[in-house]
Amino acid sequence: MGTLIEVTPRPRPERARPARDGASRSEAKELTRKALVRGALKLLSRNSFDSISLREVTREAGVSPTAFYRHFEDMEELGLVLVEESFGTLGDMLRNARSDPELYEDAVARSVEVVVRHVHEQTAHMRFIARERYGGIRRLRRAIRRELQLFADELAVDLAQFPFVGRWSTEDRRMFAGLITETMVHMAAELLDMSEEEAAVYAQRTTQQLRFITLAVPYWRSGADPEPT
Amino acid sequence: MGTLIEVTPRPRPERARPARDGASRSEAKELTRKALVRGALKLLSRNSFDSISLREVTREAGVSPTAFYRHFEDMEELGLVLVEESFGTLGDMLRNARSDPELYEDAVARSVEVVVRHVHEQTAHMRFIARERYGGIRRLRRAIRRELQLFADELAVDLAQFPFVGRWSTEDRRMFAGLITETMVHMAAELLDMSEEEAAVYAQRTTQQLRFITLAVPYWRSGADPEPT
DNA sequence: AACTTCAGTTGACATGTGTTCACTATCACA
DNA sequence: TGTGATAGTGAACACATGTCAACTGAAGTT
Repeated sequence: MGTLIEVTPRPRPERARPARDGASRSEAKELTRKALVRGALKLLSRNSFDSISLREVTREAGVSPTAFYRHFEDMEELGLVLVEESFGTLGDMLRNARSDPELYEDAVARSVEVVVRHVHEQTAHMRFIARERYGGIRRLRRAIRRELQLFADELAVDLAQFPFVGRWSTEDRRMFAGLITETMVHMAAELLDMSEEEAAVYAQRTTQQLRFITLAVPYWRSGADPEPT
Repeated sequence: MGTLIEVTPRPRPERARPARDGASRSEAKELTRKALVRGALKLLSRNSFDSISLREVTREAGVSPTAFYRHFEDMEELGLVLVEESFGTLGDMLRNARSDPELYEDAVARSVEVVVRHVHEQTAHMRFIARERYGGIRRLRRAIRRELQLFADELAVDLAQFPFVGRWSTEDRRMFAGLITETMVHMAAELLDMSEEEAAVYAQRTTQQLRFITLAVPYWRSGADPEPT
């Protein structure tokens, strides 16, 4: 037990570098990229995007701060990736819903159910979108608005197959689709802070609201017609 | 001009302390308190609440960082004051709107007009609410939700005076009022990022959506009735 | 086997943060 | 007139941040 104990051996530094055994270079890179994105997402369930730091994200991902720059220019770039990813899973969900066997005769109840389930399964993504939709970063807001617009427009097209709506103008269909989309998005956002039971009640209420809206369909006459006669 | 030039005279330190001439102690205090709130509000038009710092706020208010603690325990406390203030001006606006001579025969167009004007006049407050409604601070979210709930409930009561609605259950009226409130709030939030012309178009669209909704009123039969017969 | 590429590292920097502390000058009251 | 309360100050703290520069070592290429 004298001087100079174990200078050279050094048991093992064992870098924080995650296990990348048997992974090619680019696969390994993709792995830590994913870790960064997932780390950010985790932090985002407690804080809003412009209050989380680059260093926090890298810490969460188990990687040194400077490694971040190998994957993203900016935190903003990471944010845009998250928007894309969030709407990706949402899109998948909707596509599945459409190809599902129609378990309910009621399209409204079915759609609400799909959104509710999605909020349960992709809570972090949905929270991110709800937060940043009107959040502090311009480009994120724009990106989110754009994606929601796409959904609404797609819905507007689909609505044409319903009675009466088929004969409406495109503009009227968009107006209608916008109303439905917003009601859904609003429900999703509200669900995020609710307990299981509260959520069930709220979903029920939203279903009623949507049913209510549909009652108006047969009676709508476009106001876009400028003729006052 | 040798050594020791003007040691004692010292033209004037002239502290950053704002002009408080002829103001009583408590009036002066109230003044800097207001400066802090206004400073925060200004910063909040660019960033979300949990990304602005105490020091930024005091800098904006022209006051030293430590002065903050003479007025608020916390940044969170400041945030809650802002929520209160925001809904205060909104409430005033709505009350005025109700006592206004009815310039339009159409209640829907009138209401939309009122909200649009309010967004113009109180942009900062509205932006704050839109941001923090689903933002990173729990207590702010709760406070905002509570205030919106109050508005919706108040509206639910008022709606009883309309044909048909008077005979609905309270629950149905709330469902209806919630739909209207959310459509309005959503419009307000969207207007914030728009140009003058875009805003006009969007307001027009929202008016149509609300008109659409009202078409359903005569045909609504409550689903709250659990009897399937 | 030697060479290049590059995802990751450490260390350092200038700057910003919330909060504590001891202080000062004025208002308000005795 | 003197005395206490208090809204404000500045300096200092321990720590966190984004980013730069120089490096290391394994994977891929020749």
